[in-house]
Amino acid sequence: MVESKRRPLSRRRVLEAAVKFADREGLDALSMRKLGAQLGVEAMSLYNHVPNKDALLDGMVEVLLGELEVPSEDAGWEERIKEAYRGFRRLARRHPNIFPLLVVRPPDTMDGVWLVEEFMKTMRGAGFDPAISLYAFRTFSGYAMGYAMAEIRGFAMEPGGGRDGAATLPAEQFPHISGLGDTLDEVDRDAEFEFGLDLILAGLREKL
Amino acid sequence: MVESKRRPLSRRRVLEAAVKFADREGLDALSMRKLGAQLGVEAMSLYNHVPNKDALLDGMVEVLLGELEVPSEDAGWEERIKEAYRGFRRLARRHPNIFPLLVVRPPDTMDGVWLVEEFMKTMRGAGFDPAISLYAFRTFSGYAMGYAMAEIRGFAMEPGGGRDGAATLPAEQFPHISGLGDTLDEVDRDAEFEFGLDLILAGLREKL
DNA sequence: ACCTGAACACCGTTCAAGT
DNA sequence: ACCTGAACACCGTTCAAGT
Repeated sequence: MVESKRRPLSRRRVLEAAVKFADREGLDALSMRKLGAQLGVEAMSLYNHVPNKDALLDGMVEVLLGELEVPSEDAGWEERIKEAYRGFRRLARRHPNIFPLLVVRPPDTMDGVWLVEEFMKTMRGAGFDPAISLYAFRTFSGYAMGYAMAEIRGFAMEPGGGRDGAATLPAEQFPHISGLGDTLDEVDRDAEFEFGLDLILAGLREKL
Repeated sequence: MVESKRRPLSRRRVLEAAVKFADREGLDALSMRKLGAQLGVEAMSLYNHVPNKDALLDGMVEVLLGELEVPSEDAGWEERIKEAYRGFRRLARRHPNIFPLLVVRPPDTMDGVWLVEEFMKTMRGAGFDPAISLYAFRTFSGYAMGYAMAEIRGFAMEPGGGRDGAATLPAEQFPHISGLGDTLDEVDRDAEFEFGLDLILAGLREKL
């Protein structure tokens, strides 16, 4: 369990260890003391590389954002946008324990700006004006972030998000939910996510 | 500061005090000990009404969900849907400190089910089939949740979400962001949120 | 039935001291 | 320059004891 190679500590190594730890044990379990132990060092040593725990969490967000891929240049604007947000969702699925940090504490570095620039370039290239491009960016980002969180944690207001599935709901009281039948258990998450992207894209196309 | 009227404690009173406390002081500041003090009682007394802190947080989510309004029956399906999600966003703005709980720990009670039933009824009434209605529900919910969170905390990947605004970005490196100019500082949040809703609705209309 | 005091096992963080 | 040990002010939670 304890990091064997005693390479010297560094901010980078601390952050990566923290990500690995939280991936494995969850965010609640992550403490300065345990992270120190993980690295074969006392908790207090971490403060040489990171000012405090808040900064550690910010650093972890930074690491996650660094994993995001920029979609390839040679694809239509719709496909580029989709690819970018598919990558965002993949990130959430790769780091389900940590991804919520990204929602709750947006990056305080400029790391994410490249992605905005890429999005804007794509939108402008497709012929949208700046204001619509910005709105569209935030619509897509809101959707992708909300969907990814819901997928990780279970939709708020989702039947079955609670302890019981929709199957146990009294049909007289909730006729339209009961009417869903098996649809609810057989949802293809990939298709569902694409459905949302396509809906927004369809709306956007009308604005061209 | 300390609750003056010494009405007997109850689960409800504990939860409401917790919501009030977190609204005022933030979620991080909320501890069983301080909440007890707030109610003029030792921390340990709270355990008579709530099994542990996790359950307390779940209860707070419950309280928030209880504040959601069901949109009026007499309105077109599009307007009803919009009204429902406007209410969701209002909730976020009313409880910015607590709303993130709703994202991170979806309700484990059935409280939210009514909203799903209402949504499904509206969609079915408009002529959509069950599967599309469900997808649409999750698209809207994802969008509204993501947008509301972003609005509260600042968009991840948002220029200006960091310490500096887009104004300070080198124009050569980020031409398309810089090209936004003042647009970025003059965003009308209401209009922006409506834009997203309308985009999704437009896409949905095509499926009818 | 509800509240309390003392206690336990944890936290994050500071600081003087070591190398 | 980096790491440590001891200490401080907090946590959540348990439990035996009080009323």
